[in-house]
Amino acid sequence: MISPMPRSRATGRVTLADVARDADVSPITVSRALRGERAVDAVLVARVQAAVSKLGYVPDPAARALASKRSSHVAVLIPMLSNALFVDLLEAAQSTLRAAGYQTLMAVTHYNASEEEHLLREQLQHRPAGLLVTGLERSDATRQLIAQSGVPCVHLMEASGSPGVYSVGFSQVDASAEMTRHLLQKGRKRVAFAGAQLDSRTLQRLGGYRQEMRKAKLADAKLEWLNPAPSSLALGGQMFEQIMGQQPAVEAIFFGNDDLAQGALLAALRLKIKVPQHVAIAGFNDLTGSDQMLPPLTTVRTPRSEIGSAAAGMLLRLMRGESVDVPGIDVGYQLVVRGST
Amino acid sequence: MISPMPRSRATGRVTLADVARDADVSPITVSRALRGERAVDAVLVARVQAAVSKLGYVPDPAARALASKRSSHVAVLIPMLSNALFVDLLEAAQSTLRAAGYQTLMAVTHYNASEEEHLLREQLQHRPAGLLVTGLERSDATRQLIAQSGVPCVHLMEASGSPGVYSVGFSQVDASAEMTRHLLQKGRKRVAFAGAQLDSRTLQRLGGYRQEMRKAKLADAKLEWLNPAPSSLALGGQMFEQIMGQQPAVEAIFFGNDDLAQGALLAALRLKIKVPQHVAIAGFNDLTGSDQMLPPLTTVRTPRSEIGSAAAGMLLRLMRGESVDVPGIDVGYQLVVRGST
DNA sequence: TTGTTTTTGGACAGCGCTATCCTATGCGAT
DNA sequence: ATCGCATAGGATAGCGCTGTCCAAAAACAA
Repeated sequence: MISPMPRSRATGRVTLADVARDADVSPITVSRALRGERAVDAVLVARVQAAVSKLGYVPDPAARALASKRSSHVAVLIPMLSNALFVDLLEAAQSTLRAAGYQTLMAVTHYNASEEEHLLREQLQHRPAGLLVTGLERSDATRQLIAQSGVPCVHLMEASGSPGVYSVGFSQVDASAEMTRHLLQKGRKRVAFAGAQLDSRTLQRLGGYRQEMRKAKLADAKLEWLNPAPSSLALGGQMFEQIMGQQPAVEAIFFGNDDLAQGALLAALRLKIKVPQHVAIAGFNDLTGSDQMLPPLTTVRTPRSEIGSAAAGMLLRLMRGESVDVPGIDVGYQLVVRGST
Repeated sequence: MISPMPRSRATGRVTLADVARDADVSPITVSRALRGERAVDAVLVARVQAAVSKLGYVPDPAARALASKRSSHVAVLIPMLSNALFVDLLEAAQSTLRAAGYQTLMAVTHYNASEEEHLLREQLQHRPAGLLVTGLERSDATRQLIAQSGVPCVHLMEASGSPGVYSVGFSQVDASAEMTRHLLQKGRKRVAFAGAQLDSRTLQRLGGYRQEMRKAKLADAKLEWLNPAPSSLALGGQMFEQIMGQQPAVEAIFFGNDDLAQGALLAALRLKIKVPQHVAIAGFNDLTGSDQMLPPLTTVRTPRSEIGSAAAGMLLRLMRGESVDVPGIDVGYQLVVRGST
């Protein structure tokens, strides 16, 4: 019995050659027709496409990568999965990339510059077609690795000024400044800032806060509370207790991330400290649950999903070699005022 | 000028052949020495390893995949990233796999059987070396795809009984039954169960609850509250209000996931319903923040990270063709009694 | 007509690795 | 010695695709 469909001998997998035979063209023509590389006669393209769907042909990514020295992988470097922020980013980017036929290779840097460099080196050995990294701050070695690799790269979460640097995000400084102004406008004078993790974004938020406090002539180093430990509900509670213990006159606390602020709100309930009457509390990022708190948390909504998909979209253009007119997309942010202030 | 290190002409990449030349053996010997395939003389292995580190050789995964018809990728299918449970699973599995030289390809099924099938089909085209899937329940088509592909597969989060099915998890039914017994032992008679998402694990938890309620002769269909919407803090609050409105005599509510229970605790604060005095509340999974709630949430701690790494470890053995003596690992669970009951 | 440029199909030669077969050597059993 | 039989190195031939060059045809200009 003769097989009704031509198959490559060994594997049973349908190959380019099978399609070529069926469409009565050369393999290279099939390759070109499928990739849209160079011009191929419309009639031949149609024949090829018919053969492809008839045989159920699927290109082999490994063969493709070997021959072209470019894989269909995109490496995504994010600092941490325990922060919902990055999970949202990852999911949005991943779904956009997948729709375009790219596979996402996720790597977690744990906010560690040398781990980032190591992971990047590892990922680059797989010849990724593109790179998505979080933030703009990284070691010189890492920066150089990216540049030398020639792999298109888009930076997430921050709006870049530098030319030649592609980024999608918003101004952490502006957002933080706006929140600080909001607290000041509510008549609070002793406004504290509490940040954890102390990554570059948290420090920028601190910068925005400082800027407004100085403008209002209310700046005071004793109002800045910084803790390098990872951001978490428990830490937020701890920091809140500490601040209220050492600075009982504080009128508002601006937390650098919502999980800290949520922890603070729970601690306030525990300590029977009235929010916002006694002290106003604000967060950043509008994470899940912030609207459910008691009182609901005032925060800055940051469009993570939008950033993820926009960055993936920009990367797709870069990977295709298309030009990107605006290298830095600013997606903005939104002050969300709720009961806690 | 002559390059001090032999390199393959075109790419500048150090290849197997370069290593072979340097170590004065044939390429195939290098390949075997590096993979530990077949026996290679210890002296040659040493020479090869010296050459590898001298030249900084890194195998090309694409070439490897093409020649061997097996990639270094592991596909991980999880239902949703918005549930911290799966993020923990993913991170643990990913770090174990990465350490062994495998890349993780994550795919999100959104609890949708046909999406799962589609994603799996897509992933299998990349010839993954292994497969990690969540739960045991899936469509026949998906099950068949897995079986036919011949790709080793480990199931996460549930302890399997079936032979030939590899899994790492625990008994959802037992854990749920134990929590129900705990609530009954606290003297509560009208114990409600509230579940969302209604995936297979939630339904098993419902099963465990029912079993104990029947044993105690307290079963009552009106005490079961099921909502197919995704689990979230907001939904938990809603369900709590609904239950308290329609069943004011309820003495305890066992929520199928911690985020629901957390939302319920917040709603109770809002409604000034005393927990646990008026109604006891329990959750499942011991997610972040459950210990921070007011009162702290009684829940079942499920060892997600342990499941992720154990499953990855088992998969590694399967991918290497080693035997796995115990196909189903039960990592257990732990009842965590806190203030809410 | 001739010459020049553009367009489009195909032949060919790998990309860097491994599966498969083959050969040489060493060892114990007959 | 002679025959296996196990052990270990190597030659060869691809895996399935694409980059590069070449040639034929078509389009255009002089």
